[in-house]
Amino acid sequence: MFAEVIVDISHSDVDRIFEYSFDDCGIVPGSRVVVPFSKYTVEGIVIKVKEKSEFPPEKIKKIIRLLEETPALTPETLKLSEYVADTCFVTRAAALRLFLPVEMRRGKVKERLVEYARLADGVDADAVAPTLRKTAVKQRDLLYFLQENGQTEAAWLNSEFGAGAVRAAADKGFVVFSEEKRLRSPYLGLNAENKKVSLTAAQRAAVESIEKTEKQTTLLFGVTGSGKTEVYLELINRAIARNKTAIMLVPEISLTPQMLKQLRARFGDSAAILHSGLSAGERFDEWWRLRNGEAVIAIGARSAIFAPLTDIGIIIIDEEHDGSYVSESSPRYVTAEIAARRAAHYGAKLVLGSATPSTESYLKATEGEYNLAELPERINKKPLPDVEIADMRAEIRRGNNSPFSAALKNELSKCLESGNQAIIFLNQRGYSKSVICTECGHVQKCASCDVSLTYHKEDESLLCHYCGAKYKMITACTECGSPYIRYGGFGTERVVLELKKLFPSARILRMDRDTTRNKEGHLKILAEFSARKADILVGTQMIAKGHDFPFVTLVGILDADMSLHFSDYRSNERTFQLITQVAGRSGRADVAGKVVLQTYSPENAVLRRAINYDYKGFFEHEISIRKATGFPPYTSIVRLLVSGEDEETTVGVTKSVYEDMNAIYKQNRSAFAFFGCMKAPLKKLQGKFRYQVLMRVYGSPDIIRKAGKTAEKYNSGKVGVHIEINPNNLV
DNA sequence: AGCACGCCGACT
DNA sequence: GTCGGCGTGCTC
Repeated sequence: MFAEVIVDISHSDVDRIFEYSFDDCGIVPGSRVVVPFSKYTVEGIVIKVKEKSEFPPEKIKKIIRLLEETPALTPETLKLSEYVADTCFVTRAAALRLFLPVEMRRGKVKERLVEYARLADGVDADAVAPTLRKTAVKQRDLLYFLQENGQTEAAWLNSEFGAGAVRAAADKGFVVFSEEKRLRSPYLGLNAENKKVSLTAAQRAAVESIEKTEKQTTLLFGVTGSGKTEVYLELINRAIARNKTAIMLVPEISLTPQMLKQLRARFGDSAAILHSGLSAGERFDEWWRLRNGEAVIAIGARSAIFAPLTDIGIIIIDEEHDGSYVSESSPRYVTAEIAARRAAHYGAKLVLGSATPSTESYLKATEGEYNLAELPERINKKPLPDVEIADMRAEIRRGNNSPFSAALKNELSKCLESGNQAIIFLNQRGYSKSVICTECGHVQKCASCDVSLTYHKEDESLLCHYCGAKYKMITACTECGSPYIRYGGFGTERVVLELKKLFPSARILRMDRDTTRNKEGHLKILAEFSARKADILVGTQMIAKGHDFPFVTLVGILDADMSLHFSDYRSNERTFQLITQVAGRSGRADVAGKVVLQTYSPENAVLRRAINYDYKGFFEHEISIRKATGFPPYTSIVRLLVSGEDEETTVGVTKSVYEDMNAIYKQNRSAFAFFGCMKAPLKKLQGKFRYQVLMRVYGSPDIIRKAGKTAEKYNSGKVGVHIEINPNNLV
């Protein structure tokens, strides 16, 4: 027999099928195998098995061995990997890797062994106990415990009776140990009680709508606090009742345990979690629990869409508009597209849930491609918080140079006085966004990127937020030597300090990438704030999403318009989403919420609609602009990014790329809304110069494919050429 | 990816 | 004279 194998080497030179012979009948498509390759051995995945080979027989080598009895991939995921490779412009090997836990490759993870203790054979606690010293109470208890309960986990005994007692009993030969393998399962302790929730009429209607529609995909459009989660849980419940499996995606790692808690409460061990925050062993074991059917619900961030499930009944993408669903690094897959393909294969339903759907999704819903289900009201008909706009231009005219408007200060003191909590949001970590010399105007910049450095007061450093480079904070201008330095812009660190000045007795927590760096940083801060151990939470993006703080009655948005002025077609959409999400944190319990939104453009139409929660009005306006100007979803943005350390050769390669694409453009001008070649907005990043050929094309997969080929043609070690389709941000 | 083959500069 | 720089090619 012969097998077509993709070797686990992601390189365009070997991005093709290699044929091997074998006689092990356990080898099927999807099996992982070890094969000889050139002068060494590599792992590979069998994609096809056949009787005959066209390849010269004398050159064919034999498969060395089969790695696991259970094929790692199923026919469905095998086919999907081909689709990923084609549409994401990556090698088949790179596409296949998405479907495997990284720990699985090269046999990195071992099974976990757990140590158990029991009474040694023939030991009777009643007989032995009197021989112990009178003071050895712990040992006596231990012996009786083991007699009663039999074999017990040693770690637990150590904590219960003390490691010394366990050791002593073992030394005397009364207790013996044995090891057994056991799967690691994260958060198993997180068993919240299973509250019996009854759905509201609106939630029931949404569930029915999703199940009854003949359309595969439903957009679940529900305002913040409308109880989308209960709808998801009910849908999953119904799917597993039909013996189907489910995938539930959430945008951020920090949100996963929260959702998992609810899923565990409802579905116990049949839910498995997949995300990057788990240890290697945990991830490996959770993956296998799904693969062998022990767990039937996969929950996690975007990569969980590749969960090794079969017979999928429902796929849910919560907060579908969230940017984290489009992968930033290669392979740049679009999660919803993968989900749609998997759902189609199994005839499953796909649910996209959001309070602020992406314009792409809402357009599809209005055009009838998606079914639309709505949850228009918050649970218990709680009103949405009242939003007040603070005009920061007027504040400056009044001589207020602090980051807080008079209105926000006023609301903050009212909030603190009444013993409630407040959230302050701004999208800039650190102390100040830039450091500027007041004498010569010189701005401190990163040596390898074309960006200003952010001052972090905590460790007196200057950080590049693009490449992560760290410099010592300066005491004098590096250009002119002047000691007079001005800080440009406010970051979370500075806001906390300013708040402490204003409200010396307030307890303040800060949540941003700097304070959440260690493993469970998010959870710790969120738990502290939830437990009312702090009065004010200052944070970036990451505080905006889905957290439920019942005692928050005030939300301050410091730089509402910052994201409006990015040179990105999605900046309006992002701003609207962000404001709605952050505002949604306010007033969720029995107290009405309040939001103060600070801006330099109070008349801005996007902000106006956001404060009135007018999603539909925003959508109508936005989509008409997109249509008129030829932006997504009416076109696809295709960028060929050329980057290299040597500027001259980078420009040279850019020219070649441009000329190749220009030939295509000239042939078919009407397919393009835009075609051009320029420096990238961030013209230097991590020591590499960046140029780009930028296009907006009307639904022409052919042109996109040719662009992909062009990227591959000119991509080399010296100068990288990479294709991006609708990139998240065009830096 | 990794390793061999191959064609030009500075050394025991 | 050789040792070794890394450009180019190959892997069922």
